Amino acid sequence: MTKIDRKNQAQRSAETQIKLFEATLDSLQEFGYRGTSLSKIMLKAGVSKGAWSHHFTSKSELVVAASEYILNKAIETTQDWVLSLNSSNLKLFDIFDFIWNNFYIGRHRDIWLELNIACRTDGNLKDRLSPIIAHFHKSINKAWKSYTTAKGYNDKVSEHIMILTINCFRGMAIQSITQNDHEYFKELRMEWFKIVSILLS
Amino acid sequence: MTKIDRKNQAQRSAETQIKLFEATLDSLQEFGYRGTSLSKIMLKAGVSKGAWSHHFTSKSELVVAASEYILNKAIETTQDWVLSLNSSNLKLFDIFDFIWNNFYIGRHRDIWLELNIACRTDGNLKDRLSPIIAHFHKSINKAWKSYTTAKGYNDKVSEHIMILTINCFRGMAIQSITQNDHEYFKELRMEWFKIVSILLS
DNA sequence: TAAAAAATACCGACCGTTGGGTATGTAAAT
DNA sequence: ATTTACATACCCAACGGTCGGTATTTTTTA
Repeated sequence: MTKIDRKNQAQRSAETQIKLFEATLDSLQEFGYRGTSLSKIMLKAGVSKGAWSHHFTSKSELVVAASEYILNKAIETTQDWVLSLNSSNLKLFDIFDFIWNNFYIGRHRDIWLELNIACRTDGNLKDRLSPIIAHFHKSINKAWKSYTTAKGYNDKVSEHIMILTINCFRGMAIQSITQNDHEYFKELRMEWFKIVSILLS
Repeated sequence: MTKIDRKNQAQRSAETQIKLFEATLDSLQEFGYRGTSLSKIMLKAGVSKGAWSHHFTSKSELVVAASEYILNKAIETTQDWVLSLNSSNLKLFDIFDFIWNNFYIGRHRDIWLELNIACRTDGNLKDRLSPIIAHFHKSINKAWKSYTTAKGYNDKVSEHIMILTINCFRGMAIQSITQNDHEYFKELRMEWFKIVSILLS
């Protein structure tokens, strides 16, 4: 009856590693960077400690790998979006919404904040993640540029606007922790949108 | 020779509590929120565990008290500054610099970030600190208003600008963790300053 | 091609350390 | 004499990490 699903070693490895990555990321979201322990990850992943030690040399190796995993997925998401969009009828607010909805709320926001703040007190993490975080920002910047060049906006001005926009979003992401008011932040983004419209016109 | 400095109980209590507060804040800066342990605090403070348990019922009580301590000092700093300034010849950039230099770099930035992010995964901390954090923001807002009203700017527009400014600063504070480029952020603040000047004129 | 050997994937008990918190006793002020 | 302030030794749970052993897949070989 029950089909024995034989898997080769590569599949087995990949599957348990993905399980460990997702469990680690869930734990980062639920308990924070320092609150994340191996036992909690093992429990979430439904995987034994032996499996972990077989694939990773230490806890921090797993956390770094899981972080790279989610950041690279974010970069892909952005790149796919850039490729799929039809620049001609794209609205400025759509870009803002894409960035906000994908990276500055929910799971991605939570994990992104945890990792960034953890970098301050964890030199190893910082060394490993800084390049990927930079890469992530570049991919967003690229998405923005594909818009502004299509519209023929001033390059330097629009780049500053992009950077300031991201910083505003980051700031709102932090504030939304202690002040979780969805509508308020939507209004704030609208106000920012109005200002940018004026500046670009 | 050596004068025995007799102290009353109130003085003794106050002194060790301040010692514990400062050590806790130093530890928050050095090791982060979750990386802060009682043993590290005791070591930094040069105080025994018995002294801690005499004054505080738990670790989190000490951390909350120390957080209230630094946030209240920040509120005072702002209020003192508002009282001392001569609105008539105050420059817009001075306000930005005051806010940035006092709260979004160095020790205050580090501790402020740690506490805000910790609030997400620590319900008790969040409940205790949210009102004080809100109070802190109000005190900054008040400083801003005392400027804009003196200059006769539009109330609603200038309030939005203030909020966006703070959010930008917050975002820059996070980014400066993984990208510690002092000059870059100064330029960015200058760009923002230019934009605000246009908007307020 | 089937059995044997080797390599890979995984399990769970164990170890030393550090965590927050407590309990008992001493020093100092009132 | 009594309350307040502080010190130290101790407790147990959780931590990251290790280790000897088992299950599964892959390679070798007869």
